[in-house]
Amino acid sequence: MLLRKNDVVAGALKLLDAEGLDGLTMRKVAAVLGVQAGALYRHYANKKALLDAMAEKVVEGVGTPAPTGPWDRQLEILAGRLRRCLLTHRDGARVVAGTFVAESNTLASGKAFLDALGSAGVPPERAGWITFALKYYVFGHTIEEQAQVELAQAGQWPRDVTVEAGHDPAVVIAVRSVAEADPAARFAYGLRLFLDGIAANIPAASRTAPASPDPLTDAPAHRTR
Amino acid sequence: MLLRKNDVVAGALKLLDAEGLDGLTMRKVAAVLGVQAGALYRHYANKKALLDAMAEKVVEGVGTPAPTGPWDRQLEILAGRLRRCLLTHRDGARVVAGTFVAESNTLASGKAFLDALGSAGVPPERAGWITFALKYYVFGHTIEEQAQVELAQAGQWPRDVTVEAGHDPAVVIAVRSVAEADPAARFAYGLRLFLDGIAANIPAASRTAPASPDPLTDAPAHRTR
DNA sequence: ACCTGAACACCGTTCAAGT
DNA sequence: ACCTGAACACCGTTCAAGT
Repeated sequence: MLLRKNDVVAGALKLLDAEGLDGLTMRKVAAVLGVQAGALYRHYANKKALLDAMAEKVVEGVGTPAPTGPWDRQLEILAGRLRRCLLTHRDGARVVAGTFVAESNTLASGKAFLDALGSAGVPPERAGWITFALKYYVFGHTIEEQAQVELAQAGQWPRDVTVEAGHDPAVVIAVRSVAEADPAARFAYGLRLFLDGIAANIPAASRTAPASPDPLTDAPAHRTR
Repeated sequence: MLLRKNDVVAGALKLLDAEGLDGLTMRKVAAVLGVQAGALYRHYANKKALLDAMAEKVVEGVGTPAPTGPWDRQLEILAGRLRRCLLTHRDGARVVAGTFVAESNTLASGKAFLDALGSAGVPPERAGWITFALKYYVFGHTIEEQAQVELAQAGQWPRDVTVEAGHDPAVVIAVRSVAEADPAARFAYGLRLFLDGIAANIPAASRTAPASPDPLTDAPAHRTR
């Protein structure tokens, strides 16, 4: 039976869930598909291209349907969707973070973030910066969230931070607060800080009334709430 | 001449600068040191342990000397130092982000972030969350900053986003604004958003007067300086 | 104690040859 | 057009044997 690109990506994601990113080899992907390793190169030029296709598949559904509500609520929804999509597959965050795809799902996701910021009155140049900054946070958080799962499965988590931290109380408490927290709550908390920071740099007018000079471009920032 | 651990790390970092993380192999590290690959395992149990030691070396000097000034200025200094250290070696950000070290330089860096937040009245549990969130941003930004350098050297940057973005104007402008910006300015901008978000959740009192109820926790805030 | 030399069990990728 | 079978040039890691 002939292989299609979709079959290859599906088989690769199945293997990813079973063995993790470090166990994802072209030979094993081929084995999952009942084929020799060389055959994969008829469909993807190399492993990197296959990983790009996997990443594009993983972020399906981040950008659509378009979120509604206030701009910050929209960003919460989008960031939350991105995290959930990354969590759907083992090492999903590492897979997507390691690629720079410009395919439809990835672009739709990016556009949704930009639109939300646009609705807040942020000009496209600054919206680009902010969108990337937001994604750094989402990826960083989710990569670490999944790393803890991997370490826990290997019996290496939680680590004895009390000893490792050199008995410095503040460091011990801080590391423990991260290790023991509900990941969703911690994710929401950090995201909220970021959104508050954006809000502090948006003229209040942009949410309720016509525009005023915009601190995001030139002038000094002023608090809006 | 006998090898010491420091020699191995120094040779590995030299090779990292020459070939990048993907070209960093135990065999090549050994070659740099004029030794056979197996000899390295007398000093580090495996490649991961060597990478941990490299990461620990890279972040030397982030936490010390202790930064001074207002809490947010301290965090700017620390985040800036971390970025500069990561930029010192090719793929430095990827190397450090891929490790979870609990050695002295790494701990000192973490403690400096926690102290800065503590001086703003943030309790250690929340300071831990915030410190991790800040580091996600710094690593995400710097990994991408270095990725652009790598792509540029390979002649694959800047990519033709105009075509790739499917001609959506907002996406094109946003991606271009990121690609063409001064990385240091973009870094400072996103960091400032984050710091403003923290400030928005700290009682104003914590910076000028005695405590008032603290939205960061259930309990009242405590001034620490 | 530290290193060599050689091996083991893998990788990603290529490519003539088959169907 | 798609796949096999075999090869090439590598990996990380181990370990008896040397010094």
